Amino acid sequence: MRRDIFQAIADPTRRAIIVLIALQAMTPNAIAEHFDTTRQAISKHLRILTECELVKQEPQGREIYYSLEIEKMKEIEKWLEQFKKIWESRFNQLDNLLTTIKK
Amino acid sequence: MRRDIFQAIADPTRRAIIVLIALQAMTPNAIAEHFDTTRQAISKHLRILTECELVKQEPQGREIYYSLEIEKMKEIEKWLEQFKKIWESRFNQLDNLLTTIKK
DNA sequence: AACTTTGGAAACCGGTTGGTTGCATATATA
DNA sequence: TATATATGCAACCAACCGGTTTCCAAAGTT
Repeated sequence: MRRDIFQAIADPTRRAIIVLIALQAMTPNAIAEHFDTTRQAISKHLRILTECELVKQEPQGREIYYSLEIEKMKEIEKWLEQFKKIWESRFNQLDNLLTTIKK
Repeated sequence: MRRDIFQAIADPTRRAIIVLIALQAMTPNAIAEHFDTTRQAISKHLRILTECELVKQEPQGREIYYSLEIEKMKEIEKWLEQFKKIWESRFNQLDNLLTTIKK
């Protein structure tokens, strides 16, 4: 039951759902139409995405609109930052090397 | 057996390994010392990381040094970019709104 | 009130995962 | 050459995952 965002985006169907609802909220049925699977399977994916707060629900009559919690996506970005520092510094090292050779 | 980078980083132990070897190459034994698990378990994680080319090996005598393929990490960054556009544009929308209110 | 639509929950199933234990191989070292 | 060290691989196992089928509840529609 331990959900975290990295486990949530590990599944390709869930990543596709995230992309799908990033720009506009959608109902489970509407989402399921985009995949070759049952509505119930999509419902399970939505539950996992909801559990780790990547997705929020907005009930509207008997329909429920799901949309992306875009702020939560920044957690991935945050984890990546430590590596960005490394690859940027490697660029700098390469840059320094090239400057030295030039001289 | 289909490995992809998102599945690779889904496991917390593997994420910790990635961080550990990001700055300096390490042998499986040295890596295993940092975790409360067997060397063989770490070996399996390293195999998965190697399979999806997140990690590269450098044999040196009877030891094998593992280090991070930092370029591969950019694939995650690449996938995140589509959302970065969204959260930046939301910032802009908020910005526009604030400007309008100010007027 | 009876029917339809929307969506969640439970039970089940086969495949995968992460771990352990035991073994094999290759490289040092005595 | 015999021994110790470093590592990978195979077999096994309990837990988990993603999917299906079945069922139930709530909200519209007739």
